[in-house]
Amino acid sequence: MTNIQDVAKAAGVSVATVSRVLNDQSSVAPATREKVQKVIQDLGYERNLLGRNLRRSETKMILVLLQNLSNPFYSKVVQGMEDVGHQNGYNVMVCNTDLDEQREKLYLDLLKSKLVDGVIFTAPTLSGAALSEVAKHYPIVQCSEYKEKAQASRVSIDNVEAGYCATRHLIELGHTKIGMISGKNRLPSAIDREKGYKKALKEAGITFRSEWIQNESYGFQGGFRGTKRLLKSEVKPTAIFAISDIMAIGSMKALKEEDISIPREMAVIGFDNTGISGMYDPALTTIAQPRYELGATAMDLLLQKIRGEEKKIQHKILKHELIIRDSTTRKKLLE
Amino acid sequence: MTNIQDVAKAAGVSVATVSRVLNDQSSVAPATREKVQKVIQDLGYERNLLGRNLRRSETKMILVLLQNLSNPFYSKVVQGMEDVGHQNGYNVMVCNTDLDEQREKLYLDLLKSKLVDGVIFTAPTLSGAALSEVAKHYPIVQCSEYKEKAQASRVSIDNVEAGYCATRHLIELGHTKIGMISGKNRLPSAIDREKGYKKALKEAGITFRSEWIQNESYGFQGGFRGTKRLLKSEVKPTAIFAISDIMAIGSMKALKEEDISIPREMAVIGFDNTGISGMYDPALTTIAQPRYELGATAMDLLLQKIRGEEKKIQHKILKHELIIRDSTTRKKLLE
DNA sequence: TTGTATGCGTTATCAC
DNA sequence: GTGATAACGCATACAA
Repeated sequence: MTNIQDVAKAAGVSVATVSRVLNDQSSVAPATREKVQKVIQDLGYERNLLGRNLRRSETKMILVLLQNLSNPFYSKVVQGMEDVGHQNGYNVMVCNTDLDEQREKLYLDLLKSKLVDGVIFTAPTLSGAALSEVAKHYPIVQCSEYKEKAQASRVSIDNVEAGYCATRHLIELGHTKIGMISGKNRLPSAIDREKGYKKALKEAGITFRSEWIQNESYGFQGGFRGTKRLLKSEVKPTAIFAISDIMAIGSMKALKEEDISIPREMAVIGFDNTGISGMYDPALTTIAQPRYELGATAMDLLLQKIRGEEKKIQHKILKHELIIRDSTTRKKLLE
Repeated sequence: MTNIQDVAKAAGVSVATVSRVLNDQSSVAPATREKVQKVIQDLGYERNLLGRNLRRSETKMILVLLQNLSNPFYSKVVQGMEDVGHQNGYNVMVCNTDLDEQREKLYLDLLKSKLVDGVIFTAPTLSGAALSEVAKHYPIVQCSEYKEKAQASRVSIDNVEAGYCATRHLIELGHTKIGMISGKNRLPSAIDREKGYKKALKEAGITFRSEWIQNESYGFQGGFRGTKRLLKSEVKPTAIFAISDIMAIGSMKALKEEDISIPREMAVIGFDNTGISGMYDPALTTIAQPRYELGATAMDLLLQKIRGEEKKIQHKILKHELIIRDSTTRKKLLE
């Protein structure tokens, strides 16, 4: 493997000069620069970033921790992170944690051992205290999911408000018996959306029944199972609020299996406005999050932290939006 | 930041000894080991991997290049890669290329500059020649998608055979006018599946019509648009083969919009057996790929290459499987 | 504008 | 079993 020394020797200059050419510094005579560049070309030299990283003590790499690659919600979020990262000369790498604390810690070691310059958490399994401890020494940001008590910057929507908004939509359509399919892993977003759901019920004078909330695994199967159980409620709902689109679709699948008409006999609302929501039949009413902006903002906060521009903790709240489609109100019938 | 020297000083030993403790070498007296470990604990020392990586000239990191995070096909593939990687002490990082050659080259620089030990391509945009050149000097493997001419190991299914299998299924159901929604980015898998499709037609004595193949963007919208065009064919198909599940679902959405009954008036078959295929209504007939094994095998090949165990190029072909559901043949009616 | 020399933090090769 | 020391490849302060 040819290194900077070889180049220097071949070009008849010092390694310092080669380094200057490599880093595009101005203080190199045009003739020298050209000569060095030719040698680099001829030798097929590729600079070894391990050396540079050690010397500079930075890697220009950002690690994004996802609970799961297959969650379609995150693709656009990551895109936002990547765009902002790349604009600033950072590479973005994505790793799966599967909500496994052990794995999360393993990846966190990449930060502690200086292999990445910063980490964005999208679904922390570490405790708030543990996160705070990490945040004291290293640049981290929480995106979309977060630990309330973690002393670290974060960006998300207002999940209480969003849960309220979804439930309110159902209530305004005349529903008074409303089920909810939430997450059994108790992520903070799920808990907050439940709060919003209960708030809307209370405000409308509806007495909450615990059988109306089914905690399930994220994904199609969770929505499917939760709905089957909801259908066995003592007081059977006429509407279902699922905390993700794919859970909502699992829910609708279960309803179809029972020959329950959507939305006539059961209205369904999801969350995230992922690609499938407009494609299902019936098209799914859902709450949209500004996914790209969530990612872009998170990366922005992180880079500020890395550069040391911003010391204090920031909490950014972005706006959500209700997207009304056929699964709660059949437009064709109204027209 | 405390380093190995600080630890050595505080423990009253040499850096060599600390390093031995860190790397779990046997030739350290139990008492010394304990003493050093206590100091490490007390000082909260974290070993800086930049130094180690430079010294060892390896990073134990593998880069996986995806065309797109949101493609649900890859989540299980990556899981296979991660599992095998982790078992062997390697971290797996995933990056998006968006089929952008510039970005792919940028990420490839991570390999050339020794920041990662190997790369797995899942959708190469580089030419076969360029890939061959890279493969000469660095460990790379192609997974699922590949360039025919690249002199590099690869693992995939037999896409010609899979395309044949899908089409054959439709023919056996009595269809003679069969449309195909393929990819406009001309990935090799798409081209091969088209070959299989044409082979099946020919074998059945059906004359292929060019209007029957619609090249579209990957994704829901592509399937939707392609189907709308297929419906305007001079000789309108009674069955559609889409090269991905999400294209097939976009296709079914378009059919529903036109009030065309599935599968009675139009049968639809997809590809990949992703989660949504069983959840849609009607449930989608599709070709399943052994996704986890594809990933696991690819990582296995790559690690062999990195270790220098296996010099010659390997082409592994894994088995696909036809999953019959309601979108091609309504079981309820048959029973 | 260029060269010399030092150090980034670690591992590994010698000695002892 | 342990210590001294030389790399690994690069960037940079300082000198020229």
